Amino acid sequence: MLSSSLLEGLNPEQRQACEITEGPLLVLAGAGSGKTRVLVHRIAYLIGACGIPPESVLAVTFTNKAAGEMRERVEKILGPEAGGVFVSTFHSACVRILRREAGHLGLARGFAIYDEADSLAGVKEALRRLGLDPKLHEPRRLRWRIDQWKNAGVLPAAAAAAAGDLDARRSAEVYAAYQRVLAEQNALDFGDLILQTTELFARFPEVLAWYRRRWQYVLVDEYQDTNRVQYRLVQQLSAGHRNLCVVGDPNQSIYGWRGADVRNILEFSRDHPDARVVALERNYRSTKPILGAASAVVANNRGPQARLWTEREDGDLVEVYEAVDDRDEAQFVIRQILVAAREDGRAFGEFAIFYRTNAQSRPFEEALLEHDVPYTVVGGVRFYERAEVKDALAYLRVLVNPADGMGLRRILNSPPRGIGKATLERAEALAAERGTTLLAALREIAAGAGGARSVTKLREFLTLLDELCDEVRSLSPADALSRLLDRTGYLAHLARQATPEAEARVENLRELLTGAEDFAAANAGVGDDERSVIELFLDQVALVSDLDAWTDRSDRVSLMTAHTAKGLEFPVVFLVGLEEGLLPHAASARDAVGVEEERRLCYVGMTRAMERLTLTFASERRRYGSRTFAAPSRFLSEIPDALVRSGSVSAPAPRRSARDPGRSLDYSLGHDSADEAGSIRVGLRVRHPIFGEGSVLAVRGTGQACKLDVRFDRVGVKTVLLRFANLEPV
DNA sequence: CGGTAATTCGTTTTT
DNA sequence: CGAATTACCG
Repeated sequence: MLSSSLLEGLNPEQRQACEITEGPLLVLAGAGSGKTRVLVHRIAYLIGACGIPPESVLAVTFTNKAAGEMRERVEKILGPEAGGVFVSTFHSACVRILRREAGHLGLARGFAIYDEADSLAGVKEALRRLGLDPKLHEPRRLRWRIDQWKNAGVLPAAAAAAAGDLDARRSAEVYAAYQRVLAEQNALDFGDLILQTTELFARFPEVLAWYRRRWQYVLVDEYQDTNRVQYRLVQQLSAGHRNLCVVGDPNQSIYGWRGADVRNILEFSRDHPDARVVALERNYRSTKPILGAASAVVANNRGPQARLWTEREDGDLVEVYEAVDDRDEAQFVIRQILVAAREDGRAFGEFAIFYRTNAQSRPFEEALLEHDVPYTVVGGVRFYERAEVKDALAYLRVLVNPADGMGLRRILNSPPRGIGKATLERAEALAAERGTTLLAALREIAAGAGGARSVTKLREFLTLLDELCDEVRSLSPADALSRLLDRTGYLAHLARQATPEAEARVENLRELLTGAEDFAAANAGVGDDERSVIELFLDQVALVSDLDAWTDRSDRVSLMTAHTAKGLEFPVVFLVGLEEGLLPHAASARDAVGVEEERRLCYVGMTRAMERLTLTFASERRRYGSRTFAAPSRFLSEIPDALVRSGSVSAPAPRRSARDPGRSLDYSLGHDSADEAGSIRVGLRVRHPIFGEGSVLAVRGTGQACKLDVRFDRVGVKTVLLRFANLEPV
């Protein structure tokens, strides 16, 4: 294939980022500058033009969605030849490596991957063993601390060595005990996936050498979000050949709280003195006002700023809406959506609502439901974290890895089968005493004499487990799940309840089965002889996020946090809740570093917008039951006035109707008093002499041209000219 | 032991 | 305010 055709359509900088194939390369890719495009074309160029075998290329991303997209787009250019490229997330890549090399680390191949809940339970178990009171030593805090250590690449011994005060020493002890718990249960938590891989490479150079030889070209996406262990991993893999290309944008570093270290990207050139640097500064996504507003906000952070430019001259000003409260905020946004859908013929899929915290989605969901607008919430309570889904998967987990204590705990008595707390505690004590797994302890109790009810029940459970193990092993994930839900009586138990909640759970399990079927279909033949399809399925569910399942749907409004929105784009964006304490969030706004990250988050949210950006804030908000009041976010005042239109807050007073001044609308209704004659708020109830009563959906234009969209109770939505309509307030 | 009632609890963002 | 743990009774 001709190299020129592979790089066709790229601008000079993008092209450069593809053509510098050898040695370290830093690509500073501003928002909307075609970063993915560069990564895709670079891979295609390496293979198609330079003759690099696809198997020699490793591309690492943070989300499965990004990995999938990249793989797909490379294949589109190169065809099936591209199949050999290894495109993966950090976590999936490490799982692949660890499964293969498990023996080196003393792990069994079927090790479990513990999620946050399992990990928290592990911390509690560690506390129990150390005789520490969980009331005094908050498990959540400790878990977080351990996670930070792992993100920083610190093992228990190092944590203990560096511990200054008593609290740190104790935390390090818990860390060590927690690691022992994981080891006994043949499990790794999320942080371990990366950390243990770097340990593997550090301790077994010959293993590292193999991977280095295999991956001669390494690409890393979203490099500004890498933490120290990920940095170390990337260094290990690329240290030999040094063909390392990292792509990122310091302005979009928003995961510092999770251990990401923006220095990784800022100091790339220091780490690699011979590194080449390419800056992509042309934005292809947003109009000038949007890009200008976003850039102005982020310019308040210290440090040098990349300057982005766009040729999209035209475009609406950024709109700012002051809502009375969170309900009003939601109503405003939904009405704006309805108007734009109708007036501009936009599909619902063109709209996105971004917020700081997941809890903010509720009023929007209510308003969307009220107006029959289809929507999807991305994130929040994740599907695979629902109790019933976790239960079902826990059965599979235990069948695959009998040492999985957390999984076993989950299923031991769900559905309820007469094995309660007492039996569990007895088994746990026995397991600790003998140094065996929980399952082995349970077996020992069951083998013992005595016909106590609980022991009989336990025997029944263990028999069931053994039978299931035989029956299910060779089945597909979906068949296996279906069989065990039936055989364990799990479904029957739910059906017996006959409540709406139970019904919803059954529905979720059905969805899980569908997901399992899809997985098997998509991975037909992939199940190698080493690992069953069930095991591969379990890996996948442990590593997918909600975003990965989100597909571009043209018919639904998308709701998500600004964090989740990174990497996406929408024609019309609403960034809501721009209040002090929320964005910037109070928990992050203590120090300058925290505020700067919040500011970048705001920047990320704003730069997702292609054509229209609306920012909203509410002066009053219901939060955990009670009212809270907040000032507008400082970020709002950082946007130049010239780029803002706040017209939707209030409509400037039109001429009073000379004919009937008294009966026409009193413009002082509404909440603001400072400017002009007052306002007509969206949501206001009005009466029209002919159409009757209705509520204002939207206010467009000003002065003589001010038009209202009103949904009349009797005749539906009409657009009226305020000047002529003779509206009365109701 | 199981289920329900009462109370406590915390509330940022998540691969 | 809602989830999630705990208390208590059948």
